[in-house]
Amino acid sequence: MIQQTRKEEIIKTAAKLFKEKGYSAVTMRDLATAMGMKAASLYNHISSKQEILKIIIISIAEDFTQGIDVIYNSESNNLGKLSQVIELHVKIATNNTYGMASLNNDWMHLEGQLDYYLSLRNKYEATFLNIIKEGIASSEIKAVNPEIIMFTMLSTLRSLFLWIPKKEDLNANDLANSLSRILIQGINK
Amino acid sequence: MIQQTRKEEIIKTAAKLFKEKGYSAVTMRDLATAMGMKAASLYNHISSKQEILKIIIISIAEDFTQGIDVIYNSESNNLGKLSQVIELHVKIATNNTYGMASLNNDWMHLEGQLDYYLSLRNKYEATFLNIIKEGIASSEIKAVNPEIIMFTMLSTLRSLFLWIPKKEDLNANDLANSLSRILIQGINK
DNA sequence: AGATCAGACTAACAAGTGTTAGTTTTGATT
DNA sequence: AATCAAAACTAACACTTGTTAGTCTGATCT
Repeated sequence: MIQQTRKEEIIKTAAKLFKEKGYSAVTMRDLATAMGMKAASLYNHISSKQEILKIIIISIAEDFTQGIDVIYNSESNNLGKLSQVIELHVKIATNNTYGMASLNNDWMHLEGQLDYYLSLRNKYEATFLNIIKEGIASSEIKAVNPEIIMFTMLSTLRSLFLWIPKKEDLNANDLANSLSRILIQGINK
Repeated sequence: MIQQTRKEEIIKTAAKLFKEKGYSAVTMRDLATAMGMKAASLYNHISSKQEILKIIIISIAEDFTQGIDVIYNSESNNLGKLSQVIELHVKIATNNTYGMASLNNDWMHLEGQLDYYLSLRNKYEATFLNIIKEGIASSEIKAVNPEIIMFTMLSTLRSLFLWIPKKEDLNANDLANSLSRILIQGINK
């Protein structure tokens, strides 16, 4: 199993197509054409369309859940942790623009792993919310409804995959810094 | 043509299903079942699946484009205009949670009206960007990259439809106010 | 009562769906 | 040159898709 680059190519191509049209609208024949082969040949590498979606989504979801745990248990103060969460999102979205689209838009089409995915997402959001609540408790963060704060940040971070491709001149660090400024400091002078 | 409530029912039901699974994954038989009828009967009221999507998306997109034009031409200062844009989104998303999902996720499946939709969206974003740029020029707004500011706000506002249904205790005014505080003033103390 | 007609129905279509079975090609290793 | 596995192919399957044609039902209007 050294050279599984063909399978990875298929998954990468699939993710690209899924981003453009969504999982349901992409057929195995579409994917095959994009790969320069016939649909039946795909099955020498993958076991089903569903498996492709699973691989794309679950690996990213695990990255997020694991990433925020490390941040939560780090030594920073809570505003620092939020900045790290922003960096985490920017990093994953930059490295995996296509996969992020599936994670956001096609998770409901997971069949066998839907419950697992949802448990990862719930865990992630619970930890995120804890950071915000602890930041309010320690007077680092304004006492606004913490769920609305999380919603604002998470909506922005989850949409990154839509905007990053349009702004290739912007490097990941600059983007993360600008986002931290805006999301944490606000925009008014 | 007084009583076209049946057609409206179909569109409303379709929007609900589109939100759950996306346009492509919803079949006319799914929609018919949800309406308590057979698929063929739908065609007594609508001409195609595509027409349903068009009606859902275009009407909302026009509301937004028209709404932001009124705001842009109003007398407020630019931070005030941004607050009004937030209110506009909260209002439309509250009244049309299902349709907003299609607008966000299924616009690329528009066939005849894709170009028109994109022109509306471009116009909307250009006006939004103008408000921010003018706010920076008049020193109301921090001199951060205006596109990143717009991206942050727009990502949050476009995701409202995902969160509003979960928080029915929150009324539209409170939500708009909290969002204005967070998006404009930031979250740090 | 008879006519009208919106709106439901059944039946069927052509095209497209994911997937399997079996076969041939390819290209590296013996 | 022979071998062999990886990976392509053709052909076909059972099922689902959006949609059309034609028919029946039941309420409303004259």
